[in-house]
Amino acid sequence: MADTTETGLPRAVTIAWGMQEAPQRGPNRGLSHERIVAAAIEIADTQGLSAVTMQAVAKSLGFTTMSLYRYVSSKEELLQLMQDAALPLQEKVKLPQSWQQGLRAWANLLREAYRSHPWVLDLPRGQASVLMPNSMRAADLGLQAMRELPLSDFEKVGIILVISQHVAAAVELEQNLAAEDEVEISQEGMDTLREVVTAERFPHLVPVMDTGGYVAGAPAEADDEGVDPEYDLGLDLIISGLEQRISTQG
Amino acid sequence: MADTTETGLPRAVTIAWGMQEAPQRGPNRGLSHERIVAAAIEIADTQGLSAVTMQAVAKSLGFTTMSLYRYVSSKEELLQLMQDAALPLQEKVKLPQSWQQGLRAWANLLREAYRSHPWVLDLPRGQASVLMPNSMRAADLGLQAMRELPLSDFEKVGIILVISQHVAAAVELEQNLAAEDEVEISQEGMDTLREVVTAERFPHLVPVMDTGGYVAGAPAEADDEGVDPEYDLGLDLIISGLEQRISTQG
DNA sequence: ACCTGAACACCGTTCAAGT
DNA sequence: ACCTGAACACCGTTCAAGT
Repeated sequence: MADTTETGLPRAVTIAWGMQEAPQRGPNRGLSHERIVAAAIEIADTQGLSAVTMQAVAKSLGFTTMSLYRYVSSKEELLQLMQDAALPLQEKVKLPQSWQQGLRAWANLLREAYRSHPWVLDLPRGQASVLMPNSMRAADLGLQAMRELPLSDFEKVGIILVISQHVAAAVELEQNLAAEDEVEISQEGMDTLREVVTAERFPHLVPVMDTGGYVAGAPAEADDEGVDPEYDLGLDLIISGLEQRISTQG
Repeated sequence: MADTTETGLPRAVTIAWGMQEAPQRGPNRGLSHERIVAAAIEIADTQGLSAVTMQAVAKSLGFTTMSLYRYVSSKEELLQLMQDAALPLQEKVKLPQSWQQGLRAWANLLREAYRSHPWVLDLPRGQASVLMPNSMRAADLGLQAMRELPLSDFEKVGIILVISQHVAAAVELEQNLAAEDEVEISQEGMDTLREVVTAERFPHLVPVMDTGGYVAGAPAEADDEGVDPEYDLGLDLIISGLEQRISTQG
């Protein structure tokens, strides 16, 4: 499925690392991988992922659709490039001293990136993405936060995965709730539902629903960083689970 | 975006709860919500989500494309119905006594469901899905596992979210790695990468890569249930974090 | 060499018409 | 009432042709 180059790497990977220089001889009207990806991201940010069509990207650059295929061999490849470009991590970031605060700071960086480009969450996080520059920078940074921890490499990589997946899931949830403008369940709707969600069939859920703990879901004051309680809860659990694991084996 | 009925609920929700009986008068060639959803799931299971087109679903049932629109007002609605139907939980399941084992058993149920219908992971887990019958059964079951725990409703719902998101992410990863037949990075590919992933720019990642801890990723012996170490690691962390939280406040 | 124009095989969805 | 046939406005991608 994913196109591979003669090096055995997915083509998107080689492009992202700049190994796929577009030959610069002959007429060059100024198209490039960078410009194409940037235009596509701009569209995704403002109009959503579904608005990213080859025609829309080309048009926004003032070229014909087909010109894109000089640089990108399929739409899938373009999406992979967008995915990596949406996580622009600086090199050599300094994290807080303690590993706990370090991991939290790292998670917050990821969270910011996901929040500014929520559509990345709709893309499958496949194997290729893990080999791309910004993903690798993120991994490096996560390992930096854990550098003093007495854990195996395998465990550290696992923790990076667990945390980044949690962050992704939390932002996805946050985003879906924020889009409730359209769906907003009315009181009448909830009443209708209660007729069929009986205490007999849902003994544990019904009490929670009746106190508004299930769907009401805190209107999210979206003021600043730390407001999403679900995000904090999960991160707290993971980190204190980690403290536990270290103290019982280190 | 999502169609709502006069009750204020998304149409997919009312259909899933059986509140949207298709009127049975006049000629009825035997189409129904259930048959349409089942046919669509069959296609997704065998040929992937992208093979689920309105035309393909209709054809597999022996009807024209347009006949589906009598039952489903858009493809999005059909996808929402598929999402819920892919998680067929029995009512009144008995979970192990201890809450730890209960939560593990609950997570394993979810995992099984995701594994048999991996394409659900490609669908956005929106707000509507949380109101559908099987999602609510899953929530009820998760709450059952935690019934004796001294936690607020809010915390319990948060934990259900954290765990189910972790399970989803773990299965997604597992699935992506399993699809590595196509992408399989060659040694030559890794060598090429190493030229650009320098120890100078990736000081913490490079040692891990060189010991094969980053991308090699255990060929997954896929024999039985408990083989995915990343799944276990995350679940362990969450549960022991939970033990911690309870012991310091209960 | 880079880009264009025309064309192909698909999508989801609407609408008027049949029974 | 349920279903069909024709049509519309889109997709991604191909290929041969222009400069």
